[in-house]
Amino acid sequence: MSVKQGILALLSEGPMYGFQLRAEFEKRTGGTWPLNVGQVYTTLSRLQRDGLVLTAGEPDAEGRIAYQLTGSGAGEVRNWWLSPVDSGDDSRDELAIKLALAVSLADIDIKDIIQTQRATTIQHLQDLTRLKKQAEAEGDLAWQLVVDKLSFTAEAETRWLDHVETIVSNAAAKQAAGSKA
Amino acid sequence: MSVKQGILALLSEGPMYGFQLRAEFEKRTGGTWPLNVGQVYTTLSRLQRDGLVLTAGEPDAEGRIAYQLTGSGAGEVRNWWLSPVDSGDDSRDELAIKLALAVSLADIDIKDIIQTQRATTIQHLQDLTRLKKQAEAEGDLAWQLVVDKLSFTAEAETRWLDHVETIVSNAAAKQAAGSKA
DNA sequence: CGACACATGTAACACGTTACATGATTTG
DNA sequence: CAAATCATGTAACGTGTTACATGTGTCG
Repeated sequence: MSVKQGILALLSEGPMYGFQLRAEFEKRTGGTWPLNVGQVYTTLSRLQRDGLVLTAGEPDAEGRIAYQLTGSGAGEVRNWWLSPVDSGDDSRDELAIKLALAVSLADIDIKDIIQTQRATTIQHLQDLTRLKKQAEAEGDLAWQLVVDKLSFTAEAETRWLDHVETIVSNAAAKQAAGSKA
Repeated sequence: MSVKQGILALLSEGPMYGFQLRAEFEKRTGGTWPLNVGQVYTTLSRLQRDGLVLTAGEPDAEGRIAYQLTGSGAGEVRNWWLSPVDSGDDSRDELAIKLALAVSLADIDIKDIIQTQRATTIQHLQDLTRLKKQAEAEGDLAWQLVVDKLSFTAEAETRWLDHVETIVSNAAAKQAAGSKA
């Protein structure tokens, strides 16, 4: 969804061609998520099929083909800006599912999983901290925002992992007490 | 990815048939993400195609068809438990992209977007708090973990939104001062 | 010349997801 | 009997993603 919407949003500034769209998308989102050029073209052709964009005239002297929004395309963009992103009903959270399943399976060592996961997440967090400094030094606002979002999320993830560890320990203790009684 | 892995994980406890897999998946992940039965079958057939599962004998008297893990299937499961989920290089974060693009576009009112988004996220957070109580009351550990994860994430999101608001204001102020000087 | 960046595009695949078709069994 | 639940499955679509083919222009 984000690539599609991103391309539409960029085109709302004026016609652009494929390579340009990739460059702008990457630059304006801090380059955190590299975008395969091929995907720009697949996405553009799907958008054209759906009547959201169309080619803006003939290819120029260098063979570039500019695309522009149609009326419905512009509507889509307007709508995207107006409506909130519902991160919640988004896709399934793999880590949550993994640990939820883990607690339901007998032969799985949850503490191990949590430990491994925490190490990865903390490593990730440190990498992000480094990137954040770089983004600030370069004054790249977009990049900074993206990195901060990822940091906040990673932080929340580590806190959740600690939380899960506590809860699971308590549950185990309670169960032990129960079986004793 | 999570549905696929989830089904494999469930099958590591023993053979199961489609309906059962759906029921177990939903129960053990707190029922937060309803799973269309059709998807279980599509996923199973893809897993069978890839040699990760196979049918365990003939359909029983009620017409149920049990599936079980193959060797590679079991390997996949083992691997899933051993390797951490890399939430970071996961999919693109739509909200981050949206706001990163928003700051780069002239005719977009970022404060408006943030306000709308915050309202939605906070609403979401309140719904989760209600669910959390319910999960605790019912003693459903899995559900509780999932809800907590979503809460932590939503909380981080609101904090990030505040953060973005501050940063953007500062950047705007700095720019104004710059143009004055 | 040869390497590299620019530029467009297609084919193919993965995963998620839903709508639909089909039939058996249970239950009000 | 009619409706609901259990149960299996297929067809089709949406988005993301990559690998590949192809050609132009530039620069050391």
